[in-house]
Amino acid sequence: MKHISQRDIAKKLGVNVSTVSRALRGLDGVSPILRQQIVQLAADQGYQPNPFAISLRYDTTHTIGVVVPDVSFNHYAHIVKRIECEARKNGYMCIITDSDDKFANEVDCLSLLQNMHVEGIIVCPSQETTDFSHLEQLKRANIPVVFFDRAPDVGISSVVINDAESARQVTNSLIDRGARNIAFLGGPNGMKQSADRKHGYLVALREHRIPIRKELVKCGHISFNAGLTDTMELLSLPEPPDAILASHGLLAVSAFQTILSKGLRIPDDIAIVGYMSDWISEMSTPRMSFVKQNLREIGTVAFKLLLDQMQGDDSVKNVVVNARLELRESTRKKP
Amino acid sequence: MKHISQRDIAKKLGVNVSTVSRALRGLDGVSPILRQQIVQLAADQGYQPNPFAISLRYDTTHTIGVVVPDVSFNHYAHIVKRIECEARKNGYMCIITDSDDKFANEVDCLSLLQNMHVEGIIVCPSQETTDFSHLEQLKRANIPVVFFDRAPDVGISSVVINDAESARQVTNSLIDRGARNIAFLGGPNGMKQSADRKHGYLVALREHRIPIRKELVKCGHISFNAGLTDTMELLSLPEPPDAILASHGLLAVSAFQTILSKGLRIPDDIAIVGYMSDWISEMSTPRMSFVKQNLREIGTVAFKLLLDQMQGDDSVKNVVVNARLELRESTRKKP
DNA sequence: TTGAAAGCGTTACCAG
DNA sequence: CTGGTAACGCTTTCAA
Repeated sequence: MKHISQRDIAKKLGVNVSTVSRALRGLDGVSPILRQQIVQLAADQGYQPNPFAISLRYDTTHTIGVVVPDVSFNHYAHIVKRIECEARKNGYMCIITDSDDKFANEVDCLSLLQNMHVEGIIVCPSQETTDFSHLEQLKRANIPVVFFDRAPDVGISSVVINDAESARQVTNSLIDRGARNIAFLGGPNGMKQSADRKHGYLVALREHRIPIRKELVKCGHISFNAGLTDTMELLSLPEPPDAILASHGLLAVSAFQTILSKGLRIPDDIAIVGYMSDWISEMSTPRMSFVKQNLREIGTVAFKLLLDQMQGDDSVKNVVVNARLELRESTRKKP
Repeated sequence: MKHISQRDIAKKLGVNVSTVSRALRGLDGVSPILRQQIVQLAADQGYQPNPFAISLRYDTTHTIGVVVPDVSFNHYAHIVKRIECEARKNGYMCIITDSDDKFANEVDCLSLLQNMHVEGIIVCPSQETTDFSHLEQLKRANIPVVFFDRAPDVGISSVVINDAESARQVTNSLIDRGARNIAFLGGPNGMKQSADRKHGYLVALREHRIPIRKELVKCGHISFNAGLTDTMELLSLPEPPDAILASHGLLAVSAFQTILSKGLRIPDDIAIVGYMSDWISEMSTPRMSFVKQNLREIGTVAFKLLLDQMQGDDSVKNVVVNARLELRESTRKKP
């Protein structure tokens, strides 16, 4: 079962391919009667232009690539969905790849996308990524690149939330509610997103002249297990924290479950707030306070920034989408 | 900034393209010294074969398509991730499209994939889809197709869970625990998955000679709001249900929240169990009993079935992955 | 208004 | 061992 080509149509009608090509694209230079015949036959035979021939001809693919740490993670799933939707609206196909939050996979994904001759790439670097030369190299090869969610300072357009400021607000809110021993669960120190959130947390503490207890700051690998053991350690301290700020959804969920499994009460024994999806918060009892991120907007902006670049705009734009704290029961004021 | 081609390399070395082609593919018929030079130069210049030229040449794309009702829904996100991973392992790219659970979008997605000349399509039909002619037409055009999660009876390979049997087991378990007025929240009656689950539910009731109360069976659109209003109606009945079986994750979550928002206690006032993700169950208090589905296996099998077809196996295989009930606190036995 | 031919990058086949 | 050429499907340019 072969696909039908312009040549097939041309042969059947005893005309030249170039005539068929013109007719099907509505160009001048073909008689109304002949055009009608060609269009008709094409429709009858279910003719579909071969995108590979067109790509080859124009060296253009109308395809973009996306690299994401984990598509099955709610946060990214929503952003990816939005990107795909925007892309399709604008006539672009979307190839989604998943790095599993690992540097090596990320490199693979990117080279795969480059091989595919995608016209642009939207990427959220893995938590392991500290060397960005593979991404800068793409830029040098004139392939538009946009970062989202996590963005290093390397002169590439990006869309992120107000990491530092939101963490500061969250910490302030905990302090307002009476917490004085606030723990911070973060990702790798080399990751700007995590560093920024930690920075906001530290700033808030300083503003309130609350001494920083280093043993309450846990930064490392982002994973369910890491969150679990870190929380365990926090709870086992001689003077355990009275609040936890989890700077990532996975850490928030694992900390939450660990606290409850130890028989502690939230928020009476310990408060918790995290960067996480609203509907996960909605399912938890007590409902977790969380930093609400506009995932739709992040996806939309990411594609928009890429489109700008693909259309020749060389300026570097770093967009910040403001996230805001949503208070629920997990940080209710102490009695 | 152009991509570098075999011709470029050939020119620089003063040899013919065909020689370059042979050298780069490790074929016979090129002297070791020349081959070395060619390979070296290609590496230096960052040569990447142009996939479109190859696709054009062989009429093969090494690409498969996936159509999913909602990538941002946890259940599908996990399956899609698995499919993408398996595909990549086997040298296939993956184009993921999202129908938003709407028939019209599904049709669009499929024609887009067909235009892309994908070599096979893995699809979970939307809940609105009752006419499958667009899918049967793909099969007739010799494009391999596999259904997953939801599969109508139309002679196309598929992988689903044991819908009827699992629903029967769940219902039995509720009955064992003392429930006698069990409500069923389902999807559209035209959807086989939902119909099968309802069937299992009804069978269990009949087996225990429990009269069927039609007002406890709510089948309609699958959405958060539908689940909410249906649950509201159930709770407002003169004789409200003492248990709810939610046949879809969205319905389970909305029913759960509705129950709690009405101030009712789970499971003391009403028990609930649903087809849903384990980790959502883990977050809820009380934790919801749920039907555990092996999403990894569903994804793996789906790709395997497609691969079989792409390799020429014409047989129709309908695989059933067994799901099993996991008991948690939301269905604890009544005191 | 229509046709012929070249070209996009690659591979296959046949000659030298 | 190497080169030339045709072919994949489509568009573009030039000629008739």
